[in-house]
Amino acid sequence: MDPVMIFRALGQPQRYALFEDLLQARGVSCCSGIAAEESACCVVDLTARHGLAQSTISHHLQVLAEAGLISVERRGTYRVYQVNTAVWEDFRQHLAGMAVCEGDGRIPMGQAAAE
Amino acid sequence: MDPVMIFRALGQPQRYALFEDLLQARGVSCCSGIAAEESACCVVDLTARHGLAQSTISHHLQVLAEAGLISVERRGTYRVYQVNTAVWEDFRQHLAGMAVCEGDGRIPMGQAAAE
DNA sequence: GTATTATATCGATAAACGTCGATGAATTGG
DNA sequence: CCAATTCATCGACGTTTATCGATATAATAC
Repeated sequence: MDPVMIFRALGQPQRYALFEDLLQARGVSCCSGIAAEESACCVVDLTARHGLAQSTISHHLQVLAEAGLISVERRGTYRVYQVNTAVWEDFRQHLAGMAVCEGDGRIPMGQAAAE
Repeated sequence: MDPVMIFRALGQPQRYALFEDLLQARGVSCCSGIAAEESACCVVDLTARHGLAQSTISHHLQVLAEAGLISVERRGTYRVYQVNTAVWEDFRQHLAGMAVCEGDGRIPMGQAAAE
């Protein structure tokens, strides 16, 4: 899990939109191999919804996949893309640990000016 | 607070390092105008610690500032950079709301295969 | 005032990126 | 085996980016 790669992958409007789409993609796929309960898409879905060439969609998906954010799976002629929830969770956990160190002008917790 | 701009700003190794540095910069500044309890840096600090030209540091700081992640303040000849904790908090809060929609193959909470 | 220091801004350059159309590979259906 | 479909990959193009050195601006110190 490389945080910088994840930041980079989502730091591009179209890729961010693709990722958001995959998060909310329950029951919207045209692909017969994807169940209605799944939040997943094939490339045809994403190409139809985002105004980009199919090759561009594929490229962005690859960047998201290289960052570990999504996974791919073959089903017949389709390829099913899904958010990799484990990595996404790890990433958010990592961010939770990124905070301003104590002592930045405020009183550290639990020792209010006692000294 | 534009999430994509924040992702983009942190999706570059040197900028990510600068931001991390600013988070952990308590008591490390060479700048006399920065108190030891502050987590803040002037450009001289950052230029000394990261192997980049001063102009490059300034440029990266501007990108971080445009994303809202850091704020600048003049103190004498120095310029004091600090993490904007409100924006950073907002951003992490925003991410907390980005989750896979329910129904992605798992049983929704609290109705385990009943029905 | 001049000199010094800190930092922003400018101009240039090489590398990376986003996008497309065209082509190729893999699967399914006749 | 042939046709159709899905999708990745390739090659090209223009744009953006990361970086630097040089210069400009602004505050302080003398």
